[in-house]
Amino acid sequence: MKALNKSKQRQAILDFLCTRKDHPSVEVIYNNVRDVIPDISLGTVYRNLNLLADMGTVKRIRGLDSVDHFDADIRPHQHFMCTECGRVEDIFLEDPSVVTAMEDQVRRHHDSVTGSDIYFYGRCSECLDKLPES
Amino acid sequence: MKALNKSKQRQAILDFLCTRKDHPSVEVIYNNVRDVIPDISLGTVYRNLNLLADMGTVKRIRGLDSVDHFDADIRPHQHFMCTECGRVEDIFLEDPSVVTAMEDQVRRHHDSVTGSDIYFYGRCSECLDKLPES
DNA sequence: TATAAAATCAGTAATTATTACTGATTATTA
DNA sequence: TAATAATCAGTAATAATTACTGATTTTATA
Repeated sequence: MKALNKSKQRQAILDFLCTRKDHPSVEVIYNNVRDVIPDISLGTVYRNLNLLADMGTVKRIRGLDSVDHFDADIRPHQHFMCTECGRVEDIFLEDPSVVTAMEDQVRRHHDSVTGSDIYFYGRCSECLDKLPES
Repeated sequence: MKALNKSKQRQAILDFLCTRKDHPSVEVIYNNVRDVIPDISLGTVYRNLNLLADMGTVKRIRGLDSVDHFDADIRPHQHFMCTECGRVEDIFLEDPSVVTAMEDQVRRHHDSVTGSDIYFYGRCSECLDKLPES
């Protein structure tokens, strides 16, 4: 897989994504990048996000809402998803060795284990405030 | 959330799902259930899978192919996804305590952690045979 | 059992998310 | 600078999913 050429559209998408920690959807990315490049098309946003994800420059996250979300932070980390509002937050485990230990466990039965994704579920603090009970 | 009434369509969907360990998609479920109930509609399959998933009777899995897959096995377990062919296999960790240990780590920063999903990625044995190198 | 109320259905239309296609433009290479 | 390749905007098409409607079935109750 060879490197991509430069394009201001792709750069603008990546620049925007780097400013966000909340794993925006394609729709959100599209709307925001249009502030910079008003005539960018939705197809271009999709195509470039897919290219960037294929290259490993960004990470695709499939949330609870069945639309793709993207993250420019590709350091190994996990995610917390609010089952109430769908918000996705980053989790950096204090002791990440448990993850590699798990992968090693799995590797005993599957020759090839190249990585893992871990999603934690619960209610985010904001939703807990809104609905203390139930 | 109250219990569902009985319906032969819903039962047929659930019966079929219980026979499968490969986390079929809605499309696959639909085609197979039609062997039993030829005039069942795709909308009914969707609606019932969503109802069953909401009740916790089945588990929804979002794979690499962005279509929903379903699993009638709701025991806590993990999944292995082949990055080559998309196949989803069950993983039962020999030492599942690492999962609860991780959840406890997360619970220090998020008051409410109700569960987690773990996906391992790699190539399944079948795809490894096909493409030993690369 | 008969009947009324509620749940569920099939069929289909509509919506939403995503991908594919086309000819024009832009970037890279030599 | 000219040739080649990559990328673009715009749009059409596809695929997945949900919503709606009036008919049917199931459940609860008398």
